Amino acid sequence: MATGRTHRPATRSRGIPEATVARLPLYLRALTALSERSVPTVSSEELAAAAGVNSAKLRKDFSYLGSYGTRGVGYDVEYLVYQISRELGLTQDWPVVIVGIGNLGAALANYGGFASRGFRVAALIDADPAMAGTPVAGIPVQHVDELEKIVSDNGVSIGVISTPAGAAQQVCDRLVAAGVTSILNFAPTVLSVPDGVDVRKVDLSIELQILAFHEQRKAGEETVGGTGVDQAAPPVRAATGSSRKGPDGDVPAVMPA
Amino acid sequence: MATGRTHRPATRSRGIPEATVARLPLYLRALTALSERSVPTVSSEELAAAAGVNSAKLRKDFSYLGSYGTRGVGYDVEYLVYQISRELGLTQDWPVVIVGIGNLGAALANYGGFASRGFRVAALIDADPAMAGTPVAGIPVQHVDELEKIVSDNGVSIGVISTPAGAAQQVCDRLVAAGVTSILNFAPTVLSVPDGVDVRKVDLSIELQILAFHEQRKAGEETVGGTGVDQAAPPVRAATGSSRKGPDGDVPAVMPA
DNA sequence: CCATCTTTGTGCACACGTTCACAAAGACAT
DNA sequence: ATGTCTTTGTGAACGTGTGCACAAAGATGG
Repeated sequence: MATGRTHRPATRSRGIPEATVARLPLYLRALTALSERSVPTVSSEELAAAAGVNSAKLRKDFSYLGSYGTRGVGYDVEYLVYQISRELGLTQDWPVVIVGIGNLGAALANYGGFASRGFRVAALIDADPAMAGTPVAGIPVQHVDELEKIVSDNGVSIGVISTPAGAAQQVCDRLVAAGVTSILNFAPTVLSVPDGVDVRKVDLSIELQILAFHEQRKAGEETVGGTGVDQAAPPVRAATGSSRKGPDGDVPAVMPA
Repeated sequence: MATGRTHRPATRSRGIPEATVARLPLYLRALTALSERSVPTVSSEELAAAAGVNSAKLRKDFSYLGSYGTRGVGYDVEYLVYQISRELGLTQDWPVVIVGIGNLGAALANYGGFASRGFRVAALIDADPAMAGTPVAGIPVQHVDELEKIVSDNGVSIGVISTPAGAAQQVCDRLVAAGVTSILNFAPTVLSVPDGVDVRKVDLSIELQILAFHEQRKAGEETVGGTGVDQAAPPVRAATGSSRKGPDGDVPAVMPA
């Protein structure tokens, strides 16, 4: 069943590996900084250091774009900025809508990184009628009833979802139906979308949990078998379904929210 | 030179593959939802669908944790919730500090996903003296001068950076010096940290650029060589640096905020 | 106790990503 | 020109992640 999520058999389009694409913005940022300081050229070594990657990887990444370097010298900064921008599609304008103007949505609307680089906040959308008209980051919030019209009128193809988890799938469906084909999802839910629609998710809670895993691992390695890493009694295996919740008290339901 | 970033030669600790670790929170979320609906068991197929992954992958992932399933039946929901929570280190309490209480920091402080799952916001820290004392999400903001004391007094090992890019490395250094060994970075900068410190980054602008890339690709494929995919004149190769700023307008500096 | 049916756990092959290490390209000085 | 020196671009080896496909485990019914 195609949840459409990560399995992108695509990428193979005679093209640039996904891992490389994910690093291009990083290079671009470093290059832009160099450009502002009027640095004319960089070596792969320098640029790699600035972008926090290995220089061999960087050179290989660039090799997918073509041969834009000069041996013995390095890369022309301005030229590379242009080439990467073009490759990423940043030389055109991308109208974006943000759906769900709570704390996070408002923060995103105010975030400068949006306005720059070809992304333009075309509209802010929220389900709360009370918010309609209220300007956030200088843009009036519109009611979700207008979603379809906004998307089609503005030719929006990228949508940002910052609603509560419960509303995300529904909003997603409407965005897709209206013509959006790329979604950036901040809601802690798995979105299912038809083929051809890209979803990327940003999930604070997942990132923290991954950090906690490594943190625990570090702690466990220092004091081997030492501290309170092994704790409270694990619940008995399977109580054969039945009345759920084992004999020895409750499994302290990890997740409240 | 060790930027410490992604190159974690670690993970090899006789342990769980990184890719699997990254999916565990996903499974956990799906399982928690099932648990709340009092579903006693799930098959790998069902759970995989709920988590948006392939069922073979899920089974392999679980096999790294041990054999927690029952053939012919599936997995005991409560038991798995417990095992994954434990593996991720969520059975203990993780005090977290958030540094940089702007729009985003405030949104994070208010985000429910924080409070749940063993993560506790121990303090909010900002450099603006005017904010000191102001409660955000019910927690008074403290001045950055107190950072070291806060970290050590509370035994904080996880820090969240939501400052402007310019301040991020400095804040990072102070956090690390004070004893933080895991950092979640929302600022659009590459952080360099010593070995043994984990950094994960969440970068809105990068995600958007990746989406734009695929979006452009899609548009280019429909109307092969058709539309305005190939546009304006590329800047001449090397202008030998000189007066910066290409012919076609400005390259609008990625990071304003 | 045996047969059947479901679902796990995993060996294997393949795809993708990373890194090394080096030949070839070119700049630059003499 | 010729030689030296720097730095790219990439072939090849390796490591990690994915997915198929199937044997083995166990539940369930007769």
